[in-house]
Amino acid sequence: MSKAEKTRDFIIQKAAPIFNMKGYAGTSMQDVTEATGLTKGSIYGNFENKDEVAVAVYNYSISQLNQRISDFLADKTKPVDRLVGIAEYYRVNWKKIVAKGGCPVQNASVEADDNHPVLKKHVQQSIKRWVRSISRIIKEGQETGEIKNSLIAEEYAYTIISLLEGGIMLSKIMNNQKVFYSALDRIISIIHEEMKSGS
Amino acid sequence: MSKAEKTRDFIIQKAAPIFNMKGYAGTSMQDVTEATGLTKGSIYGNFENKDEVAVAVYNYSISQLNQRISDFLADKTKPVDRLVGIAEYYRVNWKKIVAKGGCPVQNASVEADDNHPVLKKHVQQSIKRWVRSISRIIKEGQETGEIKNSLIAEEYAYTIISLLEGGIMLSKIMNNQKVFYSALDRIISIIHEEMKSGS
DNA sequence: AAAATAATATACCGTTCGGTATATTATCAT
DNA sequence: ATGATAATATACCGAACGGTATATTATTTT
Repeated sequence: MSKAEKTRDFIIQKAAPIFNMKGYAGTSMQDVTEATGLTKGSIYGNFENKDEVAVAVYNYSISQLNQRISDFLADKTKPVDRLVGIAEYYRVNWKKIVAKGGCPVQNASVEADDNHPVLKKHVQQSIKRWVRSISRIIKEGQETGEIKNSLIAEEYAYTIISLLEGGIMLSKIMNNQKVFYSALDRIISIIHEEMKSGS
Repeated sequence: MSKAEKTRDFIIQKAAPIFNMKGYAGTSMQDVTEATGLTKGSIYGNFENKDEVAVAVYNYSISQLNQRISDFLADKTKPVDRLVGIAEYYRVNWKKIVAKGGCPVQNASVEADDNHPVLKKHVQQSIKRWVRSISRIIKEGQETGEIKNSLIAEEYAYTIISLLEGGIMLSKIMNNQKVFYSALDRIISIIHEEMKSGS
């Protein structure tokens, strides 16, 4: 790992929470220099422009999130437990998520949608992967007979994410943990009362 | 209505879709002058600063949305029909909502949360009013016996809004109407299969 | 250790930002 | 119609913006 690669990673790590809190348009390159203690020359020696920083930061934030969830689910093998585990991850980490500016998918999604086609593509890809990973768990459960065969995996994946994201948005702006927990309870009840075989 | 008041309203109307699409930080005062055909002198003669424009624009967007939903529900009297009607309003207007940059509550919420305390206050108020109006319909249904007495009105109001907002976010970024309709179907099934008395 | 190269700092560019003082024009009361 | 006043246009401010050319410093290769 060369010096520049290390610096690049360092910049991404320091810039990530800033972009997530202040948004793309709201974050200046000076914000990045101040957060890293580096100079513009150094930043622009490692990134072409602000866009490239934003995209790198987004992908980093997503990979971090994936890693954390993956770790949280590591000891859970049964599909239903893994699905419930996703909700539980968010329950345990609500405070941290709020403190870091909320869900990066949501933040980037809302801002990039009409404004930043490049970032938008990355957001779309990350959501596709997210949907696929949840769908895979559901399909696995269907194969083992744990989950009803009749239901469409992708549809349920989207519903779970909708509840997560809507819940994060509302609970964050209202500073109300209960609202989020209620959304999580809804997800879990969908899993237990609707998805599980024989329910 | 004085000339200035008319101009002020005109500015708000022209600026509203811009702020909703590009966000607060992403919208410049020059954007506003270009959209209105007016000059900076005129804008700043009617508004103290950019913040005041943003807040006025947000409140205008919300009042517009409230009016439209209220009109849509005008012929519906029964609480259950009114609740379902909210979802149906969004179903009918999905395309328009997307074309206008999505839900102003969501856009302002995500951006203002960590950055603009003044706008944040207004977003919070508008959500409170939204929750209250849905809760009132639920409570009315509980009084008439149409809706189960056991359920907590406010909790269900938040769940409905979570599904709406999460669905808007996902369907907009993925350019996928089905995802949103699926969220709306979920809302309606909660009303019919879970909230309605005797279900 | 010295030379070559890679990485970072310095100092600056033109542009756009939010905002304002003032001149000009339109409106309104008399 | 005219004088007073309200509203809009013009022209500009300093600061912050994204970005860059170049000098300086680390690092690496020999």
